[in-house]
Amino acid sequence: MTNYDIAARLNEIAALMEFDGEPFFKIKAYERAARSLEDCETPVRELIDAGEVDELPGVGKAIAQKIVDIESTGTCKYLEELRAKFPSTILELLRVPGIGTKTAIAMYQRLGITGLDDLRAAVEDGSIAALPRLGAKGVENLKLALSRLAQRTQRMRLGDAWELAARITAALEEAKLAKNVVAAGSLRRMESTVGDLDFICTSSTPEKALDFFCALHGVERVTAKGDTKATVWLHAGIAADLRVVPHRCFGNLLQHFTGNKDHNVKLREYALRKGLSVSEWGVQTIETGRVRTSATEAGVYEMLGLPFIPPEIRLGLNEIELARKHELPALIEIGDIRGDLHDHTTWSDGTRSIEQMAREAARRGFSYMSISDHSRGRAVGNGLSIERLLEQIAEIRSVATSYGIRLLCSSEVDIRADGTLDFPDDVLAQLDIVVASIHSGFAADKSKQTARLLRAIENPNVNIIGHPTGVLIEQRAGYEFDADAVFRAAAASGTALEINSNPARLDLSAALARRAKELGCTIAIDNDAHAFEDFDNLRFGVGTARKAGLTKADVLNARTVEDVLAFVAAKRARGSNSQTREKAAQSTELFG
DNA sequence: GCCGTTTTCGGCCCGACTGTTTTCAGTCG
Repeated sequence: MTNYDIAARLNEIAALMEFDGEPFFKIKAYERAARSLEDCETPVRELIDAGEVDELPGVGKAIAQKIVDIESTGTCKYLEELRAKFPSTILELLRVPGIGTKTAIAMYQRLGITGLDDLRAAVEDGSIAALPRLGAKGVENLKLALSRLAQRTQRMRLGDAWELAARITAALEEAKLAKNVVAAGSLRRMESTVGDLDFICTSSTPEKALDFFCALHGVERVTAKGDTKATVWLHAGIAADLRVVPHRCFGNLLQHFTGNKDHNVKLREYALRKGLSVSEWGVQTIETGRVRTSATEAGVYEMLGLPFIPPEIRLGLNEIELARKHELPALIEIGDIRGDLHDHTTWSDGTRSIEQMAREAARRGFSYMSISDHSRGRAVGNGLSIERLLEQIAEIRSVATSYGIRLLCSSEVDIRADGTLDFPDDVLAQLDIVVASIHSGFAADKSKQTARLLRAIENPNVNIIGHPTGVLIEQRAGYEFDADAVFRAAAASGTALEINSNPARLDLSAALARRAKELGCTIAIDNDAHAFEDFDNLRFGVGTARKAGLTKADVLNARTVEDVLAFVAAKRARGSNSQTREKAAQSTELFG
């Protein structure tokens, strides 16, 4: 079982415990353990084998034993006991916004509602009105929530959310009713998908700002509206919050609404141990009752004796501990990126010529870029034959520094099903740098896919593995492979792994990139640009890298072009020792 | 059930908004 599967079982235990009336904090312990498992990149099986399960934060002896049982059998005694007490569909009720455990229990006990079907029927025939504390308005909200559940939309990709948020921010600022409008929440933390948009602002006329927000073009329905906060549902299929505060506590609010939840909980627990109580309104010294506010977020952390913690790594992992010890990594910044190592042109499926892409990249401040069009196996992407590739190499060499930028010859070469590459080694060896990617054969099983990637990595001419997992966010799961084995091989061989900045990919994910760094890998943050506007995606790639805790030193294209070429040369030199004969035999076969 | 830069016991983040109440429980983030 995956960590995620096991976490799901722990969450099920927690939910059923609530129905069963177990003590609040006992339930919270199971939820916390589940989150801890979701955050853990090491497969639980390995932790079990090493006897380290109870070293996970929030996991003690009792929960550790249940994790061991669930890992091996898919369930545990306690979970089965709880399941036996309630209808199997009872937890469905909690998926309806507005229904929590208390309401669900009342529905079950008083009306015999055991799941969503029963609930729909009870709303339909009006029998739901017999529920205490449920009036006409409540029934109306239930109906709406149920209909929305049926057409439930997925989470929104970071790139789409970014554009939507930018439009709303601009509208609020243009209306001059609010200042300091910032999109906080998961967007600011650069999560690959966001569940809602959280705007905050300061205003001398909060009521007018909230009215304006609720009447924005694009608002389908106002869900909640008070003196300082409003929630709306947008036609785009996502909820948006606006929170207004006085300028003096803007920093407190921004910190609060940037989250994530685990980070805030841990920060507040940490503060309590220092006798301080943190909320969005300020930091209170408990003994004296004195509340201090801050207009800046850094000021809030300073009050707690901590350096500023960048939003991307506010994950509730170990960042507060690192901050306390002044050991936070100096995260990579957009300005650190010197070049781009994965871009396309009209030679394959790009929309611009080599010259156009080069001038645009130069305009954006890159000092080098590699032209990495598709290889011949990608007929759909107008992949290059060997002849066309050689022709392209000649053209690039002739204009190598003519457009205000150093151009490198490259290819995004297909990794075939057996792990061999779409171009022979002697052709690849003529390139300055090579990206190798999987574009087909996603269904192969885990061991085959792992072997496929390992074979590509072992090739001395492969320098970067492009979009290593093949995931398309909210659309397609990536192929399965043994990430640790692949990362270890990449680190050992001097092969970089890509963070693809396209918001549909963001591949590697932050969690996997974090693991790759732990195992010693070098990362390339690539635009994979097919058009000018794709260069804007770099913010998402860098955001993902920051989320993974990467520094400048971890990133290949934060280095000078000389150092990038040295990275390539080092692998080729290692490979030539072991593979000289094989290569010689190959070229004889092809050209001899 | 878990945990400790005061603690192996006594805590466990904090506040806004809704709907239904005559002062608050429930839900959400």
